[in-house]
Amino acid sequence: MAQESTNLLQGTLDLMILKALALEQMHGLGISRRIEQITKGTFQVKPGSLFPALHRMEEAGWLASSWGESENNRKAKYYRLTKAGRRQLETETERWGRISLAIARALEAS
Amino acid sequence: MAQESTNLLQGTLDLMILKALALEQMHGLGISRRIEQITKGTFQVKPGSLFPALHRMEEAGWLASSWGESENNRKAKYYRLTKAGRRQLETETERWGRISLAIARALEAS
DNA sequence: AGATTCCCATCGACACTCTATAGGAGGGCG
DNA sequence: CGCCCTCCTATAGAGTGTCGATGGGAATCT
Repeated sequence: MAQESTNLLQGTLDLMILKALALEQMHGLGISRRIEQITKGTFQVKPGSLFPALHRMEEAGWLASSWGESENNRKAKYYRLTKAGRRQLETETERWGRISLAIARALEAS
Repeated sequence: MAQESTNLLQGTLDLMILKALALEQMHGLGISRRIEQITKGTFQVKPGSLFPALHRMEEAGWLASSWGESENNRKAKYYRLTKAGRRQLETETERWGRISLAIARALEAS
């Protein structure tokens, strides 16, 4: 209760991750923080949701990863978009547009 | 593949059902058709998704039902919103507004 | 050394949607 | 009357995805 705003919509997490990685590669927790930032705190992605999603998306060929060093000198796995990932970002962005438009129309109907 | 547009987002079905019943009571298949109509075909709710949702929502106290006759002389169970259901509609509408705004902002960010 | 922070990872529970399947009941038709 | 089609409700089984809890390694600080 009083959790305010966790609980993502199904399929939305993928879109947020893809978008977070559109500009630059990032490591897991960085992605999480970035999503929280660009949604102004509306979405808080917990590790238990994030990492399974990252693995799934890498498996799907949308992301590629490599180990590196974080800005705090910690070992970190950096993820970046593949070409397929960029296509997927476009696809899902467009899908989101269709869906949100449909719902908006449904809600404004008398 | 090529399914175009089924697959609702988690939590969205409830909102669509509540909205469909906002004006008048309807029976199950009528709700399904109405949702398809007000979303201009973007969402197609199959019976296997609809009925479990209706039962769950009635259990939650948002809907009430009674048997009657459909416009085609068939036995049909009519659902209507309870007061709690109307409150829930407001709550979920507002929740949707927050979420869709957050995602829209996230997507338009450079 | 101990505590804290940063980072990755997995597991079990839980919720929701889909596909497929089933069956009763009314209406049309030969 | 017997058959088939449509309307309407319903359930079971599978798949998927998110969450909460938990754990552990490594760098930094005190």
